[in-house]
Amino acid sequence: MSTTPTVYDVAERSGVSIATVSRVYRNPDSVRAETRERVLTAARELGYVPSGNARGLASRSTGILGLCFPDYSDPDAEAGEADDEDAAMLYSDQIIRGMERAARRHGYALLIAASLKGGPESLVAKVAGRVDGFAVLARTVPTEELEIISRRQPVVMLAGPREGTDHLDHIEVANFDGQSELTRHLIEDHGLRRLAYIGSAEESPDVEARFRGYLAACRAGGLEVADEPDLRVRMMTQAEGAHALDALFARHGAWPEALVFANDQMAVGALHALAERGLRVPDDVVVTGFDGIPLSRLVRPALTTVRQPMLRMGEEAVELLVKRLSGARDADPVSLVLPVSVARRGSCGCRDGEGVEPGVR
Amino acid sequence: MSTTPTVYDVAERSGVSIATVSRVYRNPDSVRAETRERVLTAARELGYVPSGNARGLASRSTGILGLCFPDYSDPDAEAGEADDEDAAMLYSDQIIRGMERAARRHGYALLIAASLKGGPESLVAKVAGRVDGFAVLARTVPTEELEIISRRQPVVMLAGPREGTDHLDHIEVANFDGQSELTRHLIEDHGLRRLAYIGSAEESPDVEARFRGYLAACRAGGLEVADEPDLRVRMMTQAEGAHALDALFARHGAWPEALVFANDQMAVGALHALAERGLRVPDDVVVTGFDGIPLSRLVRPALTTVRQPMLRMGEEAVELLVKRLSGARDADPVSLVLPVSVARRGSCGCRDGEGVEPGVR
DNA sequence: ACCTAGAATGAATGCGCTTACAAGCGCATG
DNA sequence: CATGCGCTTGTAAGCGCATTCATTCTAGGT
Repeated sequence: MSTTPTVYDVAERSGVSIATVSRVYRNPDSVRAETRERVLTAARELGYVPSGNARGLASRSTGILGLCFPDYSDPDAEAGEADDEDAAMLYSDQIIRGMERAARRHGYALLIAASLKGGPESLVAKVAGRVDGFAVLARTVPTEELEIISRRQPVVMLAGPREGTDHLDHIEVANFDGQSELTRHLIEDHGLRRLAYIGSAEESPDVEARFRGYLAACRAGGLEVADEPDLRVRMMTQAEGAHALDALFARHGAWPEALVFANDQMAVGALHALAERGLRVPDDVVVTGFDGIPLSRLVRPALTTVRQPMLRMGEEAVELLVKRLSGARDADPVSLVLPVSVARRGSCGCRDGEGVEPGVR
Repeated sequence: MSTTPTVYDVAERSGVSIATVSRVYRNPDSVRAETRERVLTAARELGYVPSGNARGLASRSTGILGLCFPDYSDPDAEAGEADDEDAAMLYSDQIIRGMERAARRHGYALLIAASLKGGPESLVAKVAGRVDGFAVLARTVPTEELEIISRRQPVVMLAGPREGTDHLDHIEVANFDGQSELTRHLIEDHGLRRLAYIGSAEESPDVEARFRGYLAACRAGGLEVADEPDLRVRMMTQAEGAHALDALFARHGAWPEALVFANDQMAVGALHALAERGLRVPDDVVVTGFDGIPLSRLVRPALTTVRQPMLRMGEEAVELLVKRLSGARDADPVSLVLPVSVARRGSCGCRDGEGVEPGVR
């Protein structure tokens, strides 16, 4: 419709200069009460809304924190429009929640952007140019690029350990410990000997660390294992998890006693596929995941997995960013390691339910 | 560290004018390939990242869609830091998911901001000034204010019917139909006669519509009911739901056969509280909710409720915004009504589980 | 009444980019 | 050889606000 009103319009209408209008919003106390009211009234009448862009440009800050993540979504799920009801949260959703919560506390808004087919450049550039600082999930964008950006604004990398000399802040979880503890549980407590690990070690440093944890536990338990996963995958999605079964079977011609997946999504996909084949979990084969997404508790049997404090990761990311933004700009890079915990549930043969559900059981 | 590079720096380094640098990013084809490479190289060497603010200011668009919502979070939940594992999605989380998904498809990023104690003005102003268009959950901000803003940018209101003459786009769900169908189910299929409705009709138009649906079904079933809810609440949180039990009991001195809550959060809170009192659901009392948040299926017994297509609401919101942004700016206001479905689960006495869970049961 | 320290306001500038508009260029046309 | 056209690139004028500095106003102080 009509052109959107600006400070100039408000200034004219209230008979002051644009500087005063600006002050009314930025620093109300520096303007005489009477003048202030006059300005606010004019603004209201005009329907004035300050331009965030102009403000940001002039003041060099936006009051926004960002989050970039890769496209985790399951292609299948995308296809089926009816999955509304089944909408379980993914990894990234939890982090969004955590960041949003913490950002709100600090008066920041949150800008979230997931990469699509479009080159990663465009993604980060888009976000980086619009926020005061941001977090990135591993593998969303090359580290070098982040290095460059982090020279001018805080960047924290989620779920990756520091690689050699990078100057980024990192937040990761105890991948090694978690996976090795879970594996130990399978071996010692359930007496399983023939395990198979499914996941790609190159996928991310996290998955790499998990696999090393698995290896360590296997060896500690006296099992002989190869130096690399029994199966590598590309995507770590449900579809891939289901597909993994075929691949495994084709290769070995028999089922191992336990399928140790590098994340929950794949494990859930496998659960599906096993049910279709008429195989019982955990009786015929044990399945475990990693992450502790809510869906892991919804499936039957509930998935034994390693819970990451995903919400907290998001919160810590924001805390870190805020800290950098308020002073500690070039303090040494931080590398946080958050603890994980093994959730022993039905899919490994432990009793189901953990007492956290409300209501009578 | 050093001052962040700008177009000027890139232009100088690559021996072109700033206009050309700009073109390289905005309209690559209009620049000779050789020149383009030169510019991109210089940009890379300098670590140049275009300023979203400046771009937005100059081009009057941001490539960002926004979402504003009120503070839905449960105070209790906030307090207990250990609820990570229990992190169930709330209403707003689902909408975020939907919007993010759709926004990504259209090449937009999503800015999310929840109101805090800070006046609502600041909230909407902050968002409105930074996005091309945005969605608002009901009751986040007064409608008049939105009216004003919607004169210059698309605004869609989620979960509220159009009020008289407002010019906003609306997306709502079939609140009336859903609640009345659920109520009918309790009366006809389960033979219940003494029901109680808990929820505030002023809370929002949605809740108002739900209550009317409840009334209609009660009357159709030959029950006599008062013209207003048996209990009004302020917050619709879990705490409030638990508290509602006391209030109800204090007032009537006895339990009704069924507690019909206006949303899931309260119903879950009630489930907790009933368990603490040693009352069995559904044997001693039936409980129902509304929304169909994932948590509703996690509790024991699973909650009978009315499922809203929350994910889809978010998606539709984005579609509407995008449509407005690409042409149909002053088409007539749209008012979408999305269908709901009743989920009959354990808390009303129907068998639990609905066949949607993967894996063997 | 006169002077002065503050407080309140205005004028002017720049933030980094987009985008008409114009200018320069090589080349086919008449 | 003058003309005109398409393709590239440069020039310059903002976009709407924050902020510095200068200016005016106000309230004490003497």
